[in-house]
Amino acid sequence: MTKGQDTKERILELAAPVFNTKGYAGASLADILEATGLRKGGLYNHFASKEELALAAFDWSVDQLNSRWRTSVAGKRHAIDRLLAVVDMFNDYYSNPIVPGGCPILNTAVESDDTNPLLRKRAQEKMDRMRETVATIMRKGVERGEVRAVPDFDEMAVELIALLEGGIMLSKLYGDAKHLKTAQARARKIIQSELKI
Amino acid sequence: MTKGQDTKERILELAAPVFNTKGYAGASLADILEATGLRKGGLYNHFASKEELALAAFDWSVDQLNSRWRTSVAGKRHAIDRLLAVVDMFNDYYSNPIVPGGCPILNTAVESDDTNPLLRKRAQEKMDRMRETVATIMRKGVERGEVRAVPDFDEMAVELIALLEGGIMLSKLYGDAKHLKTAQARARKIIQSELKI
DNA sequence: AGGCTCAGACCGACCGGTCGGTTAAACCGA
DNA sequence: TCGGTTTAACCGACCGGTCGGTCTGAGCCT
Repeated sequence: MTKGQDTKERILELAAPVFNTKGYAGASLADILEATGLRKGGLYNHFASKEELALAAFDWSVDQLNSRWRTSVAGKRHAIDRLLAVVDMFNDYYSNPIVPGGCPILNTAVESDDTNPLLRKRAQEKMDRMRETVATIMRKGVERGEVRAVPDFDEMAVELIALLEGGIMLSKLYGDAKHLKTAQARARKIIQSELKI
Repeated sequence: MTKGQDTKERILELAAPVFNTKGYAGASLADILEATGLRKGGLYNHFASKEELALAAFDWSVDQLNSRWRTSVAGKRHAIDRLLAVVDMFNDYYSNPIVPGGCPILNTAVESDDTNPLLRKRAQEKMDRMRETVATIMRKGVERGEVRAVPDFDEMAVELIALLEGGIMLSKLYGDAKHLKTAQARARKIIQSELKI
């Protein structure tokens, strides 16, 4: 890794929390410069525009969550355990975040849906992947006889994700983990009562 | 109503959609002026600052939703019908909004939780009221023998709201009502199976 | 190993434009 | 004519972005 690549990585690591807490419109170049310690010229040597930086920072944030997600689920073999591990993962979005500011997909979705097509499309792609990952765990679980078949696994995944993302929103709004915990408990209940054999 | 009060009301009506779609940081004074047709002086005659205007516009948005909510629920006598009417109300946030841009409480909560204490507090208050309204319908339903008792009505309200707000977020992200409908179906299922006598 | 070279990394000054906000004068209906 | 309302001009600060130039360290030649 050259020094340039290293700096680029460092910029993303320091800029991602700024974008995730303040939003794309709310985060100014001055905020990014303060966080990274660079000057404008130094920053623009690595990224062509604020938007390009924001997109890269968003990708970086989601990558961080994905890798933590992957290691967390990796240990579990049974599909039900894997689903419950996903539910537990949502703790991290609030209590132990790699990227402060809550779920980057939620934040980016809410901010960009009426304003920034590029960010919105990126958020759609990440959400697609999240939904697909959850639905795939269920489908493979059915193949292995670990999960009961339901009419539509994609809809089931949407229900769980909507519930948990809503829980994150509420807990961030109040600064209290209890609402997220309530949502998680409901998610576990759905998994136990409708998917467990 | 004096001309001034009338203008103030008109400003709120025209500014609220701008704030709700672009967000507080994303909406500039120029955007507001374009929407209202006023010049800066005309606007600042009625509001002392952008923040004061944003707070008033947020209140206005929530008031609109509350009044529609009230009329929608008013016709129903049975607590279960009232809860189902609340679930149906969420259609309007996406398909038939008075205030374009989705749920103002969701939008404001997500944007302001790390940045704007005043807006955040306001969003908390509105969300408090929403939770309390839902929980009260349930509690009164129990008194009338229309609703089964559950361990915690506040938690039940949080679960339903998290689910539906998450559904709005997903439908707005994809520009497709189906995810909200999925969340609504799950909400109805919970009401029917756990609260209906 | 020592010296030279040069691409890549970074800085600091600067650009035009827009930000939120102020003010005095003009407008206008009661 | 009088008071509330609105306009037009203006403010300093900050916005995202550009650019010329300096610094530095890895690679190469001897």
